[in-house]
Parts: sequence; structure tokens; C-alpha cells
Amino acid sequence: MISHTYERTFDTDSDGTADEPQTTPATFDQRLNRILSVATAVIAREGYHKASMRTVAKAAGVSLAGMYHYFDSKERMLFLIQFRTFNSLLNGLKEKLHGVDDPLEQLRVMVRSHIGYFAANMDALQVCSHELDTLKGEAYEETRRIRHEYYELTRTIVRRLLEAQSEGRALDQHIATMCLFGTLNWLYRWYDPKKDRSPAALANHIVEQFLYGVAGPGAKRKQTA
Amino acid sequence: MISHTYERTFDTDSDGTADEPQTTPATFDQRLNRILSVATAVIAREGYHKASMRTVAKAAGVSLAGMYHYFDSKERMLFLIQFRTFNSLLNGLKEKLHGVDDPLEQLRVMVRSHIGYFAANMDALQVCSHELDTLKGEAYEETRRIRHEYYELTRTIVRRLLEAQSEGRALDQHIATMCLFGTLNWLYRWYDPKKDRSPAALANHIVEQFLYGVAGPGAKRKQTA
DNA sequence: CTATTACTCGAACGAGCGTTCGATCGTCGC
DNA sequence: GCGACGATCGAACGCTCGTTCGAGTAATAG
Repeated sequence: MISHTYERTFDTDSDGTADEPQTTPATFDQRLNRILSVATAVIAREGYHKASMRTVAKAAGVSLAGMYHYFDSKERMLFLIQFRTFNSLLNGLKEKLHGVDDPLEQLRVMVRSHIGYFAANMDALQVCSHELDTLKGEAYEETRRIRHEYYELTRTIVRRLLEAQSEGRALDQHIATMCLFGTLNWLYRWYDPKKDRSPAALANHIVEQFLYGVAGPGAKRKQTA
Repeated sequence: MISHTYERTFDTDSDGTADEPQTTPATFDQRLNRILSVATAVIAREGYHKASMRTVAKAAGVSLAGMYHYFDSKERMLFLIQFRTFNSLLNGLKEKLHGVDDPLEQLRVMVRSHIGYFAANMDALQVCSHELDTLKGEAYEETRRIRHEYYELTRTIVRRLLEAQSEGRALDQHIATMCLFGTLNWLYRWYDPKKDRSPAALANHIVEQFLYGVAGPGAKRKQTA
């Protein structure tokens, strides 16, 4: 009853159209997913430390004690949210990147994938961006591994982009990548897909700006003081 | 004993070399500043909601009850930290921007100023970036006003930069500005002035990349799918 | 029919929280 | 000398927190 908490199916379609009759109204995973989804919304709104298990339980329609049949602690609840989100994000990117070789197109795919995922899972990505350093110990390391893989994937794209332009500019690939992540991870502070322009349009804008800057391609350079 | 809490001197040099003999070891403002400085460090490390008044008091070398002679609540303590930081940041930028007319040079000044301030006040800027939505009501509005002025100042620079290049690219000034802020506000997650390159070098990199992108000036364009 | 299992919950525990109270100690104006 | 005041603190209050416990229910297996 402890170790089963996240070894079960990931990426459930979250749709209970099974062929079995409704002996139980939902499977364990479906109920777990619903609680995690509610918890994600609450934590996104109030922050991890301020959000209480009581609030989440009430919002999810279960008792306080009932929560502890799905995870053994509040910290593990956050871990599940982050782990699943990072996993989805990474696997989605890997999938969409399959067969794409041109680094410029790879960048487009990466940014579109990230912003698309953000638009579809705003709360989850907000929690992942905001509570990056909240987890401790082993749980932190486990999420860090996934994030690092996501980072390496992106940095490789950036490196190839930087190599493609052979001018003497010494742009550091690590800094360039972190600037891109800064742009993307800051989205949750201001971007609202329902009010602002579409995710696709935003992705195009960000790619364009990341590639050619605000001064535009072919702009005359001034020396750097 | 309530209303005096932040109408006093800002921008204190935080250096207690007064000419008076040491009747009291420090003035009220100096002690307040020291407590706020310690509180900033603790909040930067643990986050606002997890950081307790007891922890801050212990770290500052005062009793728990003694804290409440300097601010009437924990929330006001955070407000003071944020208000003073945003004020310093904004006033510093305004000052450095004085007499600079070229928008390209203005951008350079803005990024240098921001990163310079960050390197000198990492904890404060981390707290301001991370706890942006923690304050509520009037206190939130007051800090928002300063942030908005800082934003407008930057957006004007970006707008003039975008106007300078008359090509048909439709880069949105708001999005472009938020991308820049994303890059800058995300610094606290990865940049360490003691290990990484100097603030000046980082500022140059970011300006260069923001202006001309990673594909470089004069790069051949491909149409956007 | 019975024993087991999965699940849910009300109630409580102990710890930590922000804040307040009342007393104490110096320092200064008078 | 003395009352007022700024500053400080130990102790406590009331509350919320994460977590646990034990009882209860319904479905399942033998």
C-alpha cells in the first residue's frame, strides 16, 4: 500500500470508458489522477507550502484521511505531480522530435511542443516551474534527472544552431539555452492562452525572436562598447 | 509605532560610521535594515511561507517578540523587502538611463543595470521574483505599481528598437518585453556570479542575443512554415 | 457463510505557526 | 530624582498544519 503509488500506469487517458460494468465507479488510477489534478490546481493557486491537505481534500471531495490512501505524504503528492508532468513533457518532445534533423526545425518543434503543453496543462507547468526547489533528497534528484535530460535535448539543438552560423560571435550554448528556458518558464507569470494570442502564434514569435533577435536579421551591428 | 515602518530613509548606505558616539549601538533604521537583510536571506533559502518568524528572529539575533517592534506582521516584512528592492531597482535604472537616447544603448544600460543589481543583491531579487504573487490587497497593488513602471520603461526601449528595424516582421512589443523579463527573472534559478562568468560578460551576452538572436545578424532566413 | 481485502472516514495527536501580553531595563527631559 | 518612553524579551494563546489511528462499509475469494 505504499510502494504502489506511482509504479502504476502513467499517461492514463483519464477516460473511464472501460468495458467492465461499473462495479466500482472508477479505478484506483482514475481516482488518483483526479485527486492529483485537483491538487495541482490548488497548489498552482496557493503555492505548495500554503496549500493544505485539508484544502485539497475538500476540493477533491474526499476526506482528509482518505488522501493518504493515494500517497503517504504531502511531499510525495508534489513529487507525483512533478514527475508525471516532466515525464509527459520530455516524452512528448522526444516523440515530436523523431525524424526531424534540421536544427532550425528542431527548435521550432521544441518551442511549439513546450508552449502547446503549457497551454494544455497550465497548472501543472506552473507548479513545476514555481516549486522547482521544494522537493528534497531522492525525490528531488529523480525529478532533476528528467529535467536534465530535457535540458540536454534542448542544449544540443541550440549548440547546432550556434555552430551553423560561423561568425566570430562567442555565444555560450549554456547561457543561450538558459535564456530560452527563462523565456519559456516565465510564461506562467503572464501568458493566458484564453486572452492572449494562440499558443501557435506565440511559439512562432518566440522562435523568430530567439533566432534573429528584435533588431532583426540583416541589422547593422554596432560594436559592443 | 505602526505607521513609521517604511516612511523612513530608503537606500541607507547600511554602514554605521556615524559621527556620534555609540550611545546606542545602532539607529532604528540600521537595526531594521539588518533584520530585513537577514529575513531576505532566510526567505530566499526557504520561501516565504516556509520561513518562520522564529527562524528569522534567531538568525537576526533578536527575540521573536522583538521582531514586532520593526513591523507589525510577517506580511509587512515581506512587503518592505519587496518595496525597497523594486524601488532601488527602478531608481537605479532611471538614474543610469539619464541622458542616454539611443535605444540600443538604452537596452544595454537596462540589462547591465538589472544584472548588476542582481549580482549585488541576489537574495532580494530572488525573493522579489519568486514571491511576486504572495502579497495581497493594498500591499500587492503598491509593489505592482513600481513593477509596472519598470515594465513600461523597458517596453518603451523595446518598442523603439522594434521601430528602428522597418522590416515587415510583426514582433509584438509586449511579448518581446516579457521574453526579456523571463530571461532576466529566471537568472536566480541558475546564475551564480561567483562561479559563472562576470555580470558584465553575461549582460553583454544577453544583449547580443536579444538583439540579433542565436542565428546571428545577416543570417539567411527560412520562411516560418 | 466466513475471512479477507480495498477503501473511506471522523476524531484526535503533537508540533509549529503568527501574534500578543506584561514585565523589565536603560536613557533622556524636566 | 522621576515619570515617560523606546526597546527587548519570556511566556503564552489560539489556531492550523501533516499525519495517524481505529472503526466502519462494501465487495471479493475460498
